[in-house]
Amino acid sequence: MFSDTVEYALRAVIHLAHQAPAARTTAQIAEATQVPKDYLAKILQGLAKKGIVQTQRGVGGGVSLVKTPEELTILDVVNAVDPITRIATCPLKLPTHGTNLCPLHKRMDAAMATVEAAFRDSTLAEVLADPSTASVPLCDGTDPQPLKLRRKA
Amino acid sequence: MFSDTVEYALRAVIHLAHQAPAARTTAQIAEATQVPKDYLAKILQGLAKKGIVQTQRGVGGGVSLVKTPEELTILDVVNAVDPITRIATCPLKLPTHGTNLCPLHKRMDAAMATVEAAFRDSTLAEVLADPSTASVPLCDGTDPQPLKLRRKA
DNA sequence: GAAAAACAGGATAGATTAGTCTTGTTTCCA
DNA sequence: TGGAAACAAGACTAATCTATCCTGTTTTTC
Repeated sequence: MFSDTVEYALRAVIHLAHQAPAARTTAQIAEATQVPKDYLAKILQGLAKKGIVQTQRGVGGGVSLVKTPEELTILDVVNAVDPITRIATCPLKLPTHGTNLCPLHKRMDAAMATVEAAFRDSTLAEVLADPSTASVPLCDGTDPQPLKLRRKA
Repeated sequence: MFSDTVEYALRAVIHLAHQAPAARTTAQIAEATQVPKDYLAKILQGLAKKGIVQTQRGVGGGVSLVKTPEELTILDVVNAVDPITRIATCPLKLPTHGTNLCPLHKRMDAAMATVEAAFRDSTLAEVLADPSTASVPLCDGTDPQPLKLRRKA
């Protein structure tokens, strides 16, 4: 239901939040989060354009969060890479409906609203502080592994 | 967040539920739901393979629901065309996590769970009986209009 | 049994997503 | 100032999704 890009972006920012306010290189993030390095670079560029992260070139540079983990929500990240677009008007543009949603689209929109709300209520800090099970969201890892490998293999 | 295919499939079965237990031709459904006819045909084939609808060739034939609108949920339809796959194990396969989800994936899975639950609780009959706003989910229409037209146009 | 209605299925094409690779540019530091 | 570290950006490929078209097959009806 969520794109690979969303999954990757969330892993990256969670990792950055865990290190905040220090910067990490794209290669470091890629290894820790097991995301293909070159693809992650593109995603991080997108996050930079949206003001979620900032980058610093050169030796000792890297990527870091613009805001603190307390100020940044999962929804901010999701909307930066693959926005949750609510159903505002009838997709069939039926004149008799106007801006009212039919019962079907009302339910679909309501479902998206619950996701939106859940994501808006989760700050990165809160995710990191979650006391359940493994306390650290993403820990060690071996090498980057594309999600696609799951499918036809 | 939901694919075009899911949207189209839901429109089609809602339309069929509204006509139930009568059959409608693919062309009739396509026009009523404003879904591209040939693409809808493929989606309906998929729904037939999953046992959601049944088809009848020849004059007077068409597509109809296998179950009654009371027995069929939105989730049944969604899962037939584009399944909501819950996160069962850590996508990073971290050995230290085992089958436990990290806080991030727990939240993502929880979001999907709410959608799953909402869709499981909505039968087609219930959607049709919704007293709010326009009572009929999908009514008249002009001609099929691909969702894609919204984007670059 | 022929014609028409209707679905079945394959081929194809365009758009988007996912992923890789190469080159360029900025920045730090010795 | 030169080299290495690191991001920036574009080209390119593969897979998937969306969509269209064409031919075949089944079924009903006259």
